[in-house]
Amino acid sequence: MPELPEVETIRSGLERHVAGRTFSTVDVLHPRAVRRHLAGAGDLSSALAGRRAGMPRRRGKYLWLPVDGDALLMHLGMSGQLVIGDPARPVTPHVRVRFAFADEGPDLRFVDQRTFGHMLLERGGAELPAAIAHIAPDPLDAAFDEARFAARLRHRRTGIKRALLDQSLISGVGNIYADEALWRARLHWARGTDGLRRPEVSRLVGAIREVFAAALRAGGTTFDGLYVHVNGESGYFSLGLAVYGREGEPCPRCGTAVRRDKFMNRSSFSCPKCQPRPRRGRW
DNA sequence: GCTTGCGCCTGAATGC
DNA sequence: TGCATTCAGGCGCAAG
Repeated sequence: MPELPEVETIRSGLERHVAGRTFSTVDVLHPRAVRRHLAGAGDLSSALAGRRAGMPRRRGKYLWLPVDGDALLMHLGMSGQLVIGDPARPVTPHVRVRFAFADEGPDLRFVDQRTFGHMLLERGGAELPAAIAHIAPDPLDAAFDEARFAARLRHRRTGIKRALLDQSLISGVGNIYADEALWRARLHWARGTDGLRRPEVSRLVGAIREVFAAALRAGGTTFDGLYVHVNGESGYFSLGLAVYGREGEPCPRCGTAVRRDKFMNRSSFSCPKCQPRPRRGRW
């Protein structure tokens, strides 16, 4: 699924191919794609027609396109893609929303197999949509404040991985990158947030930044010419993951077999030697 | 206010 | 072979 590095690549693609262009028609092909736009699909379509897209912005895994003072807010969910291409090409089955432009140039399509993604238009939300005001800055954002993050973390009574996945504390980190960052920082996922020392928090934030930077470098997205086409899987594939999905394989640092634990109805991967389990863990 | 668990959804992988 | 079940994931919401 698209994580922060992929979303950032898409944002820059929208900047290049969509910013400054005027919408002509917006077709919502699946109602679930706009389920959070409470006024309905018709309202979203008519509100956008004839209006000009501004410079796309991002917070965590959310993207928004300012439209005058309003915001077209988008989240790609698990399987969402934004594709730009020839408007005459066939509409494939998983296209949920299609945006055509007044210049009759390449159109923008929101493609999403599993429909976890969504979009909505928020009136007056261009600066920071209220719908995502609770989302914290991500560690690549200039607004990210490590001291504040550390202080909030210590006041929590939960495990570190649960906290990393809580977008109101720190944004942009999903299950895969959480495991990779914890491995780099040599922290076990069940470590209690209240027992973390300040240097450990710094190490963790540094590790998250490294993982994001590596994913950006790896080009988790293919992005050529007119096409902004995000393949959710390709990023991880080329990144070379240390622990995620590698149960039983050797830890790249010490060779110990990677362990898999059940966590929040999903999995956590870690190295039993580099990331020792705490005596009193939280999860 | 904070923490935890569920439901949403579909395609791939696995089990019988 | 074919059908049924499980799993993966982020997020909003409701319950504790």
